[in-house]
Amino acid sequence: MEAQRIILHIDMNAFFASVEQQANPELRGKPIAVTGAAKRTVITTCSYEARAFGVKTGMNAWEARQMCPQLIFVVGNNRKYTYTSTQIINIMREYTPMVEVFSIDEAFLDVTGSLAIFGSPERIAHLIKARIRHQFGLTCSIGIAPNKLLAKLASDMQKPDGLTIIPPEEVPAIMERIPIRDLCGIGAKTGKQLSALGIKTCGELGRFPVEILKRKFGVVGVRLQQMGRGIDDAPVVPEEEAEEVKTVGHSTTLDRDISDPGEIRMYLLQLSEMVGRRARRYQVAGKTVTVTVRYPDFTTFSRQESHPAHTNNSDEIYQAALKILEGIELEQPIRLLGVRLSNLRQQQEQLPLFAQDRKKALLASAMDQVNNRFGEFSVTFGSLLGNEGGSKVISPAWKPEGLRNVDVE
DNA sequence: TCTGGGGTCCTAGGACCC
DNA sequence: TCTGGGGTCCTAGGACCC
Repeated sequence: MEAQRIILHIDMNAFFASVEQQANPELRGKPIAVTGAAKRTVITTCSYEARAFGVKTGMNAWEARQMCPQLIFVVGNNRKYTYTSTQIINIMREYTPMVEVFSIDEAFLDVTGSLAIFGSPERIAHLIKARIRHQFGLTCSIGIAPNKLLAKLASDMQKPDGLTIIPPEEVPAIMERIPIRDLCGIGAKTGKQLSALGIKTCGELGRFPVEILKRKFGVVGVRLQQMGRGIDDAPVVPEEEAEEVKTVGHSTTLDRDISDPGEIRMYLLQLSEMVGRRARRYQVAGKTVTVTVRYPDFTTFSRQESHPAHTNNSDEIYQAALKILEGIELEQPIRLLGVRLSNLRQQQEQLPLFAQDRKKALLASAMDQVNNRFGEFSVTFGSLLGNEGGSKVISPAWKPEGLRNVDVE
């Protein structure tokens, strides 16, 4: 029998928008939307005041303005968000070393071992909430449950500024009424397939014959049934135990669709340079280069090529990407272009001593973690062109609500 | 003044080797 | 002397997450 764990999921409320409202009092209490700087951008986060008008993450500016004419648009500033995120994670680490940073505004904490010091999990949650509120003026929603799946479910139940507990003994009763789509891991497609089987709630999913689920979903079928029952054995993985990054890539939706080969090559060069720079910073090198293309009609595809030798040299990445691109017979102008490096390995063997130091540094601060994962998106795209370019904004929550594309079946 | 960008994991078919 | 079969790598695409 496995020991009972106590997991917290902490989800910052409207994170980017709230940070902006804190930084600028004039924005407080008003409907605001954080977007990227590029021409073709979408809303990455909006304030609760904006949500009241129906404004949602993923909408383009035009759509959002239709719903809320007085909406205030703010171009996102990633440095600000990663800085705040880093400090918030450091607060969490004062209550347990078992902190898994799930995204820039979400984290899982395993507080099982912290209860002897801090008391109940509710107390830990209240302490963290109070710290975040006092230091940053920000609110968060916290879920407390026996595993990550349920903790995440719980944190979603009350927003903003919520605290929801799912005690182990209440799991079956709660799962009975939860819609399957509320679970992290069941998206639009899987949800649709499950409802076609007559499954709407987690309770129904948990009772469904596993053989049928296996036949339809493969290995995932077994996992789905467990999810329906609220079972999840996945551990909270702190940074120092996390696996190395597996791919490094950049892509960009261009300000306008382009066909000119010279112009396409120029963007490909920029993207290759950005990928190479980041791979070198991570001290990884890859064997496989992937080029992604999106046409104006949103048809998206990729072509990849592997090489015998690993590289993180920008020019070699570019040459590989160019060769792939030249093998593609373009049928339309290009809307989006992407370059990705995969099949990575650590490029430079680090001395054990140095590795130890690095480990210590990682434990001491969350800075590396947040920066490594989210901190470099402020790279100015277009630097090689000499224009100011639009910096990319990381999305804390990209959940397209209304599917605009009609499924052709 | 239509629809971003960063990832992970899984599948399925084919090449190739033993 | 009649199509074995496992393992690994590669490619392309898709689902899902933030």
